[in-house]
Amino acid sequence: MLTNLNNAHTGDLVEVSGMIHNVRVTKWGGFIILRKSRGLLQTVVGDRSQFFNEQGEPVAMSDLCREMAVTITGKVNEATIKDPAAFYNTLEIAVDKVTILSRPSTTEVVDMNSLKFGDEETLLRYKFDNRQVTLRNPRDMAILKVQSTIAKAFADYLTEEGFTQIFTPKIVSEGAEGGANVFKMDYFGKQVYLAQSPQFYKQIGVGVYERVFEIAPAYRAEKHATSRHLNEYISLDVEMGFIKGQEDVMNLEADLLRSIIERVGTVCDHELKLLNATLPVLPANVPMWKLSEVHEILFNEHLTEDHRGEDDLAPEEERAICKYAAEKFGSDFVFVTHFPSQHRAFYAMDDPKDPSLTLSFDLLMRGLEITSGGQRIHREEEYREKMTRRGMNPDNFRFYLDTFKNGMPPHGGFAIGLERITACFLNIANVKEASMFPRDINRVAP
RNA sequence: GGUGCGGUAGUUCAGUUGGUUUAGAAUACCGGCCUGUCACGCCGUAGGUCACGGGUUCGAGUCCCGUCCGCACCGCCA
Repeated sequence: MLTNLNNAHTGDLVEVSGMIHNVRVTKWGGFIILRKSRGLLQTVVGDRSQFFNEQGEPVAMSDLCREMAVTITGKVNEATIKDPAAFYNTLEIAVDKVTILSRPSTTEVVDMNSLKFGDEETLLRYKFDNRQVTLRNPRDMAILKVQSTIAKAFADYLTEEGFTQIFTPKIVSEGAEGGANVFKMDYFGKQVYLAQSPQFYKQIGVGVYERVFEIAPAYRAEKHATSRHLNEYISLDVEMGFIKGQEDVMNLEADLLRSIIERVGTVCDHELKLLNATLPVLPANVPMWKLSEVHEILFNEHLTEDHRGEDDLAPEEERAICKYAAEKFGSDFVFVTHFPSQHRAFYAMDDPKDPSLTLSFDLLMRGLEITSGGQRIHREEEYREKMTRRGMNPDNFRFYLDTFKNGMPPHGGFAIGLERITACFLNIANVKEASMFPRDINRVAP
């Protein structure tokens, strides 16, 4: 069976299998639109076409319906297909034979063809209630194909750069922040948690492999209901040793993203066109401001309310500074650095020039925070001192602190939210649409 | 947790100031037609406990209260 059908096969007799996405009947025959892994393939029914059911008995074309699994043999012809969902848009198959392999048990299959996208917010419920089928919509397929490509490009680039992929536990005894927004669960009578971040383990990984990354779920028990939050999301985590400062981490992330953008541009051309998406612009010098500078710029330029003195960016500011960076510097990305110490996790290294600030950064893209990162503390005593200052009991983190007790290089890292970066690449309003099966406060199925 | 908007055929929506026999349209499904369509088109059939519960009224899809659910925004975060 062919897996790579292209115009080099013009004139050949080929066999292709797929699901019937649509059937258009005319008096002279019609069209069977097959759905393949990357999109649609048009086949043309004519006088010579024959149809067979699962038992090999001849049947009529009118027996065909949507979501049947079929194998079609026929000749490849050149054609111009206008449907943007057609992955094979320069060829079609003149049908000799259609064999039904399997059929749905109802003709009223879930309608995934007439789904709307973009601002049509109210249909999200229907889409997610029937996600197992609505995923077959070519545009949903395209979103997750781009996501898959992002994850692959992430792993490939980092592997090239000497990083080792690690796999860390998601059942943990203590949350990374020691905070309240973790899911609790019973573990043979003992209370444990779902990991909200692989932070501890990826730092441990640096002591082993110098440079590590992980692609894995993270869990947040926050009762938020926004278009940018999930209670289970895929975290693209990076941690690297022997850094001279957090700039090394930021530069690596910029290079990594450049590589991902390039890969998506070449591999997912069809998906980008179908979704009408424009890839983000990442200039050689990404705009970079301290948090306090962002507050000042936005206030002085009269772009937002006065947020000076606040210890984080308001969502309004995230959108405004990104707009500002796009207009003034032609960048879809903005680094924001030096967040106040009390606002960041205990493992963030304080700025020696101003201990009230940390050597930490966020990366914003098109108005949304897609990354948090920074340099970490690498000496045990510093951890103990900072944890005690915060009212945390260092003894609860013994396995973690033992890592530093036994020696660790200066290091830092970051994490990218996979659903967020996918949604930002594709200008999708709600990150849930960039999740195969989103988990939110009211949804754990399908 | 807070604020706002919403819940009407399988789906997406319209439904005027509370009042017209049977609550409409598009789409999907089913039947028929169509010489190349591409969200194909045309004709027809069928499809509804107007989210649920209570209230006001001669009369409620429409007004009021409660509950449940959805979306957006905020706090928070990736």
